[in-house]
Amino acid sequence: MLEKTFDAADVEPRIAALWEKADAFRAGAGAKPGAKPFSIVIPPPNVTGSLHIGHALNNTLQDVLARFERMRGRDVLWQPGMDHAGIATQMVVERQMMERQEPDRHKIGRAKFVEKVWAWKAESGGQIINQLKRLGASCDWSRERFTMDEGLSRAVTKVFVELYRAGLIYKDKRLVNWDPKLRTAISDLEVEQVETKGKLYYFKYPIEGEAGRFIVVATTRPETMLGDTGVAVHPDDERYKDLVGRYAILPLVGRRIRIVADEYADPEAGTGAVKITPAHDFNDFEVGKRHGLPAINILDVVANVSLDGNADFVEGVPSGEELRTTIATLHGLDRFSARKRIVAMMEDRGLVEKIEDHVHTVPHGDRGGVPIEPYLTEQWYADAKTLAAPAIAAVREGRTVFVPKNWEKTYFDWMENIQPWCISRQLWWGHQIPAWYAPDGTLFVAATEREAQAEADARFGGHTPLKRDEDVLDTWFSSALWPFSTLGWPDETPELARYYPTSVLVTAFDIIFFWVARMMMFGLHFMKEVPFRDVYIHALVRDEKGAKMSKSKGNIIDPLVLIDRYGADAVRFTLAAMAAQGRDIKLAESRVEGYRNFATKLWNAARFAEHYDCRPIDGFDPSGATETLNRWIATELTLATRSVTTAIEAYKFNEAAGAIYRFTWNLFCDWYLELIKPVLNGEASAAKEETRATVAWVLDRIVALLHPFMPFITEELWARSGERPLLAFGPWPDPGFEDDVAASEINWLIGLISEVRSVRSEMNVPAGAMVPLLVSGASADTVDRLRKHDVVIKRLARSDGITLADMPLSGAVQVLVGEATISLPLAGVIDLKAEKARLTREADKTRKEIAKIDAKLGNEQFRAKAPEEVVEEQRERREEAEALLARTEAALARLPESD
RNA sequence: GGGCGGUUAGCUCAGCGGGAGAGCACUACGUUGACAUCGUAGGGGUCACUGGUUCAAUCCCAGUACCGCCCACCA
Repeated sequence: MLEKTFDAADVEPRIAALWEKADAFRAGAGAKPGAKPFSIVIPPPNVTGSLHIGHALNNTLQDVLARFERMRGRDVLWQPGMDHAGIATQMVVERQMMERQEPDRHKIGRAKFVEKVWAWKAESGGQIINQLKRLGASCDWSRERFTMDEGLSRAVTKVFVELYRAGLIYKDKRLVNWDPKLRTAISDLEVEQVETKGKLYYFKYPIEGEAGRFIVVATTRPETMLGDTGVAVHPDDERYKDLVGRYAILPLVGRRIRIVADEYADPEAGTGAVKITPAHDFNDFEVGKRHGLPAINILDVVANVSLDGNADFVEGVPSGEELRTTIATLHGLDRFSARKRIVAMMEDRGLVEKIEDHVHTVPHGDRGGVPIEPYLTEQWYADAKTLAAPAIAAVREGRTVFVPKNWEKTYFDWMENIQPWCISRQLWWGHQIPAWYAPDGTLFVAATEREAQAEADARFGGHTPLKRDEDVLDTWFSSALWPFSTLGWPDETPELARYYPTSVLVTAFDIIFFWVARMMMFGLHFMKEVPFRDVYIHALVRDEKGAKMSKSKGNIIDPLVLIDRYGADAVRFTLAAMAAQGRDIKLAESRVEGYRNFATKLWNAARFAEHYDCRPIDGFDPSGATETLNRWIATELTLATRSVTTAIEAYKFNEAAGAIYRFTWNLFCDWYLELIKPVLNGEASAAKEETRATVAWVLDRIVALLHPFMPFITEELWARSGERPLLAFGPWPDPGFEDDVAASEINWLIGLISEVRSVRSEMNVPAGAMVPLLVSGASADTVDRLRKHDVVIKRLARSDGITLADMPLSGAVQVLVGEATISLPLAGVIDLKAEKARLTREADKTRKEIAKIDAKLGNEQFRAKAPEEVVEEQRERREEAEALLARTEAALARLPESD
């Protein structure tokens, strides 16, 4: 016996245990012999992560695909795992240490700290895996991988070494985005532009040898002036022409700085003269290079001003009282305090021309949240430009296809303008770079220390002490290998041969650059083949204002709360139903509630089947059914099956969800189950047996079609209706037969009942009142149908008798169905005025409709140019409308005069 | 500055060259032995605006307004 309502909290864990026990998601489980592989690698969530709504969407869609293909008999591998998330994880552990008032990482040292991170991972990392299981994700959990696993680390090392040897990874000293809070370099992608209200300061720099003359520069970053080594003006700028090649004296410092002509200077911006600080600005760095201006770094790793003992800073500067004061005042100040002090010092000297309010964007580190500094350091880079070429070609040639297609433009735009990828990070948690330095700085890159040592010893002829590079790799470096490293690469495993390239990658657009592009580059380089055939880019789930959800904004919808409240099936169905291509999802909880109700509806349909003892019959084939209702519902199921299947194949998840929803609720429950009640409540008969079998048969297929979206309730219902293999293994329903005759008969029946109900309701006939139906003008076919469905019409239209009449009943309410007119004698019951109004309204509506069609048909151009079937359709519609109008007018005429 | 997307019922969203849709909310009636997490019926939209293409535009094109996102840059 099925319980009165579906209790998700009770069923979900039980079903999950069932799957686990059956090892249902293991790669190849349930696959047909000779099955084609279908593989997906999960976008690995951060080990620090907790399931947010974006994960819920992302994994629901992957699971729909995985379950769909598994049911179809494909050999499915959904490869799960997690990302070590270098910066995020290191921050979490450091914060925890701080809260516990333990000594910080610098005190305990690298080895101890890394050990602590591993301990943290073992203890509290990876909660998200269990959360994904709660969602119902059918990953092959036995194959779970972690980017810092031994195997994956081996892959990372191999990739680094090979790319280094191929010249595609190199060291370079240039400006990087430096996060002073995290004390590490970060890549361009990890920088966020934040609009900030600031000031624009106009500083006067004295011209050398011409007392009282200044060149005025505008800057938003006064503190960097200490590192100025030039002033640039546009070569065509008449105002400054005579100053080019001469020198200004840098205030507070006394350094001679050259005035150069450079296209970079924009005569329209500021004063047209711009100070050049090569060590602290990307553009200035380039200008400096062009003109041979030195780059003087005046900040330390935490972005405090560093002047004392800074040889570059004082080089060539005559040491005097002013310089000593400057150093004493500013050295060691953080950059923001230094800014204020410098402005004050400049003001004291009368060198501030003006200060304006200024809104500009300031680059911030996406993790640390503080402004980043362009900072001159030596880092490791990957030659992204070279690696990108095959990745661009692969998409151009359609070897990898983006869905929706328009994301390919985004991909190309970025790939074609790709910059060197800074891959080193000054962190401790991550893959340490396999590079060692001899005392003289000679570099040895090798897979192991032993190999590096051997190389070094050979080179120097004797034992050479080596020191390993301290840096670790960008987390995305290991993520980029995910589609093949998780399959066992660099070993030539059977899984690698079978499941690479993967079938589809499902992800949100915000990591196309971070991840998709880099997997393409590395996959093509090392596997000589694209990592995935399709890339399905889904929406971002946003808050009600359309903003990205984030912890800091506090606008998060927690999927786990939704799961607790409505069940995983309802949450999944909601996300799938809203996953229309190319549009973001603004989630409303009421939708989840609505789909929870849908689950309840399905549950009750199953209770109906149970109540009437409808059991699946082996080998039942509805094409042999004799009952029109059964042939009709089987026909509708065929259409629904086809819609669901083609929609999933095309990644149109919302269409698939909508098709099965409508069939289940609006056809199967609302009509079919109501229409067959008389049969099921009647005497034992062949028709009754056939109907019972059909109910069970259709319900089984509904449950199957719904399984990719609502795996828990469907698996439960499947198990409850008979001993058989798990639904997770299918079968996926094939479209069955179609019977147009049955379909048109039942559609007529539905139309008739709806019309009668509608009129009754408008006439305020009490729901319990039985009203006879007098049918006139009916064709022979209609008479047959009326006889055939007599019982059900009476039941659903609340009538105590259907009789044929020659003429519509005068003074009765008239319903027009097809060619027939049905009279409802409601003389005493109804409001004649209301009825007259109703018919008049209907006639007006029909007249408008006719007028509209006439306008079209009367148009010669339309008849000449529109496709024939469209013209024909309009003619038919006109005929129908015309007939309807005639009968409506007749009904009106028969109405007795009221008042 | 460049690019992308959006504007459809009170709300959240589908749809789309030829008859405006769903869920929720709302109104009326209803416990007819699957289901009140329900049933039946109903109200509600000049499909942002302006032009154009077309026999025909909510849908295609161009422009405008507003909203949002991405990229680059800002002296």
